[in-house]
Amino acid sequence: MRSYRQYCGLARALDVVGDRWTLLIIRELLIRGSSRYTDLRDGLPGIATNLLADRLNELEQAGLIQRSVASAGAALYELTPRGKELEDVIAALGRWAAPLMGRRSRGDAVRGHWLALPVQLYLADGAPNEPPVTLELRATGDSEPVTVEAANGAVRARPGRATLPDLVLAGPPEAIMSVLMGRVEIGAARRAGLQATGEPAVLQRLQRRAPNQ
Amino acid sequence: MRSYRQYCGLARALDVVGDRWTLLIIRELLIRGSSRYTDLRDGLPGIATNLLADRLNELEQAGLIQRSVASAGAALYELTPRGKELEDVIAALGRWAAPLMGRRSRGDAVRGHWLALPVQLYLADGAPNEPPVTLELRATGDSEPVTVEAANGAVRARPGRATLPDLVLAGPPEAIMSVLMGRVEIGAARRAGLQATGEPAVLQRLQRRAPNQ
DNA sequence: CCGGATCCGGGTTGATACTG
DNA sequence: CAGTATCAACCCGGATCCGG
Repeated sequence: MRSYRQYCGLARALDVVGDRWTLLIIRELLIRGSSRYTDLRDGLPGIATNLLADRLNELEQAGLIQRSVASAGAALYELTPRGKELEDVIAALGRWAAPLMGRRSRGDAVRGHWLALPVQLYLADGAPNEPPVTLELRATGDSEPVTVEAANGAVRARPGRATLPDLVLAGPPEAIMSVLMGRVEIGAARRAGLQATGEPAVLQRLQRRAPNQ
Repeated sequence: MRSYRQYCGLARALDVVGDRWTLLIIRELLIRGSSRYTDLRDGLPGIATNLLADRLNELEQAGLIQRSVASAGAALYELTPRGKELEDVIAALGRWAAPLMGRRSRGDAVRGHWLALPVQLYLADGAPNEPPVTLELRATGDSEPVTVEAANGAVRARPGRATLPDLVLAGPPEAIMSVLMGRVEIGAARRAGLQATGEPAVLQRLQRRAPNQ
């Protein structure tokens, strides 16, 4: 991207991350941790492969990602500490977007692991002294679930299956999203196609007191 | 901009504000409040006039800005409440950009009122019970200063001249920036070309306890 | 002068094909 | 698997023009 050539923090930030696709690449690396080229491409439906390669080079130049070589010779990409600091930016954008997440337009791509983003925004461990609990989220149309673990006051979300989850939420991603954000009760969400198997009380523990939107 | 067509909050947000220049236009409206077309163009050096017109239309469509007509028949643009909510996003980007604000490259445009952004990020009223104080910032190369007022625990920054400021900081914008961010003492900044006239203690009151960067 | 609209050249993006 | 190469379509920047 051409630089804005303005001595202003916002303009400087956008010179680095304002390009199309750039912040979405950071999103992928934040959620998945270190990733291979093909993983990134799968998590960024619609991106052209040459653009992904270009952006990865630019991000490496800018010091936001690091390229390493796995044992099998496959290239691996992961965020540097400086790149991880963009988490606050992405969180702010994600929070601002909450009112835009009502209904899913047909044709919109879905990836289960994207649910890790709202999890970090809207969930917290409300009972730090209780034993850990595990929640699994399964978006319809995606084979890869997200596992949410609450323990010692912290909530972590990661792509992948849980072993012995206390609660599993499966259904359309917008229904899962509504429940996570606290806009809908879990009972009402069943009518929107949500299936909940396990211990529903897990949700009470995880939901923040002040519901968002 | 083409939609990313992803059911993900970040992608939805970028569908609306991810276009080139869009967030910088929001910056202008946040700092200046309601603005005329020409004011916006002056505050966005480098923008093509047709792009500004296009973006203003898109932003109005998206419900982020509102067009009104002033008494003299001049068009006025201002943020809607929804548009103002982007302040958190811009703050996050501005904070992330702090390490990028070291030196000014030659050719970089400067506008004095852009200093209002770091003011909001790095200053606070540390003495709510004292009488109000006023600080004026004058960036070299720009005729329009910024006025900072601290009163009752709140700090406001607005473009324009102050009446009877308690302290005036004038000099290269990067020197003013360094002092605001707490990276440099006001004495050391004099060597970088900063002129301080008035009551330096004003700065102690305004600087946050934990210095940024 | 204000508030744009129009036109054009060049750079960026997107889709697909191809390669080590 | 991990990208390059190619090319058309679109977007951006700069200049010009135009009605109040």
